[in-house]
Amino acid sequence: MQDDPSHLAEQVSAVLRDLVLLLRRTVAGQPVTSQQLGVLASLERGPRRMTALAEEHGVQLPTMTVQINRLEDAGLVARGTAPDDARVRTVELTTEGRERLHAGRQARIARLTRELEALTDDERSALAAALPVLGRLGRS
Amino acid sequence: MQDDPSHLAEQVSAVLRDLVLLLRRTVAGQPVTSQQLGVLASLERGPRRMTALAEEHGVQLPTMTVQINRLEDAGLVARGTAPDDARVRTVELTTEGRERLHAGRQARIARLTRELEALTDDERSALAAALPVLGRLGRS
DNA sequence: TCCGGAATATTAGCCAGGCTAAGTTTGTTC
DNA sequence: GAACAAACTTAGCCTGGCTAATATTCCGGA
Repeated sequence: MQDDPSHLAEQVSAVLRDLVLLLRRTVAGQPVTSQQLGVLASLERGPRRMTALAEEHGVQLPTMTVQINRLEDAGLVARGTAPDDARVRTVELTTEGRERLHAGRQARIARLTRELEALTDDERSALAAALPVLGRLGRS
Repeated sequence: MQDDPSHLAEQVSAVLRDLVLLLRRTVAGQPVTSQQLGVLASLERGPRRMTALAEEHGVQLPTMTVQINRLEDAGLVARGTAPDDARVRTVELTTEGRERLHAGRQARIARLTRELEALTDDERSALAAALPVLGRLGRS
């Protein structure tokens, strides 16, 4: 019954606000911000060009440029060039970048794990069932 | 099975990133930002003092002060004083603030509704079942 | 009574992370 | 080879966080 789209939308809207708080808590005080962590994660599977990174993160190119500038200054990524097209810049993880990625991911997971342990089994099941849907909703 | 806390945490972590995209899309190009909408929503049930607002939104007091400054400049809220304690400032919705709140909420819901309509009934059910859990997770 | 500490709020100054507009360099096409 | 397109960067602006440094006001005790 109460899962018709518009009614559901109100609830999603409310919950979205709460999740922002969760995200803030999860990220607060870490050396790598969640956006940076996201970019590093994208690079884990190999080098990317700027345009690809920007698209992947739903962000304009200049925004990604600045982001990468910071990561490069911090020594976590390195810029390169594409052999066939001198206009494109590639970005790849440095060794330190890879380490930071893993550490950051670890910290984040640990934090979330602690919060999830406070839930009941049923609640966790409900959550697990809904995650794929939420993912699709976010990416669509 | 796969709903033990730490495994679940990884998935929540990934989905959280996707939801940021959803949030950006939902909010993009609207006259009132989601934070502002949130503050206006808090005020819907009546006047609040600054401290209460800040706590309610998980934010430091100065952050809320700036937020309220902007809303006041825009004519959406009005500051007042508490009769019994001259230190506290109260904040309440103006008529225009109330209108903007409703309009903003409307637009937001409409946007989300459209996205939710693309899901199957089962997916919506799973989502509906998980929402309370997500809410608790966010607020805990 | 009045003085010092606590509570409430604001201002100032910093940073991350979005955006658009404008500029540079390289590639492509006619 | 000139003009257009594509990829990226730079510059400048905004929101929205934060901490530290002020007011102000309240309250409790000497």
